[in-house]
Amino acid sequence: MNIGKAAKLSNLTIKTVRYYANIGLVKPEQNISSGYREYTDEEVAKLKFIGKARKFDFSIDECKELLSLYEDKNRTSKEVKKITLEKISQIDSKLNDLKDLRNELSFLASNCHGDDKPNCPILDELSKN
Amino acid sequence: MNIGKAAKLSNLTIKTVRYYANIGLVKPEQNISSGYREYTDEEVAKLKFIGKARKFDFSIDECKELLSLYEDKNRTSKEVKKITLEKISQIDSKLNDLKDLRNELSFLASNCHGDDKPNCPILDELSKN
DNA sequence: CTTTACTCTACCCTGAGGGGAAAGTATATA
DNA sequence: TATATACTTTCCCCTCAGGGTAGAGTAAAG
Repeated sequence: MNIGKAAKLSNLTIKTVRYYANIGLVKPEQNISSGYREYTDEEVAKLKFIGKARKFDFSIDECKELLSLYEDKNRTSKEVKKITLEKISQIDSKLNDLKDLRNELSFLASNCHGDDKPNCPILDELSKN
Repeated sequence: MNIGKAAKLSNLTIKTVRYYANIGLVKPEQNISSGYREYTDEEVAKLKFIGKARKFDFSIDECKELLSLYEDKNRTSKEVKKITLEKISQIDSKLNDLKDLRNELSFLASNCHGDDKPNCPILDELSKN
């Protein structure tokens, strides 16, 4: 099938699918005379796989790794779990940073009257040495 | 003072300070004969202000807005609080997304034995239609 | 045969700078 | 004074994961 159908079936944009072909992530055959990319069902399955992994916040490089594990029938579940646990700990540290940030900002906001006077503890904090 | 000292005092890199000059965020005078940027204490204060705001996850555009409020002695605290509350709600929605993601991933990981066998619920989930 | 739909490559754009080259300027030392 | 070292300048390419558009070619439908 052509790229439009492959994109539709995998719920990705054509741009994204073409990008994955260019970086060698999912590289379909190209029709010699027309130059059109021709996707197989298996390649569409890989595109779907990548789409899901991307939603789980895996980077393209991590997707590449997961994809090669997915294709390797002899891989161990240990390898996959390791990548997943690393991703979870990345998410945890981002969560902590964001929580700290939220606390500081909401502390500032709660101290600010938010009225028509110029006095503003938020700007005061940002101006502090 | 020159850019090196300004960068040091504001805890920013020279690249960053130069970038802020280029985009017109903090634009110092430039010595005509040498071409060197010459920073005043007030400009360094602005750089510090921006550095803090950036740590609070404000974008460059938001910093620009905050900076103009900071410079406007007639601004109301209402305006500043509004921006801050918007930022907090942005952070909240990012927090929710990340929490959902974490839950799904940790559910997958907990169902994966992580042993030397190829069977892996994580890849199964990613391959699902 | 023409219109419409689809696809191709090639180029520039995003945010917030980082890295490095080549050249000019300022300061410290011999 | 000459040189060595430190500092600064502009310019260009790079990041990440594609998005947008242009111009041209191809396929399918009427």
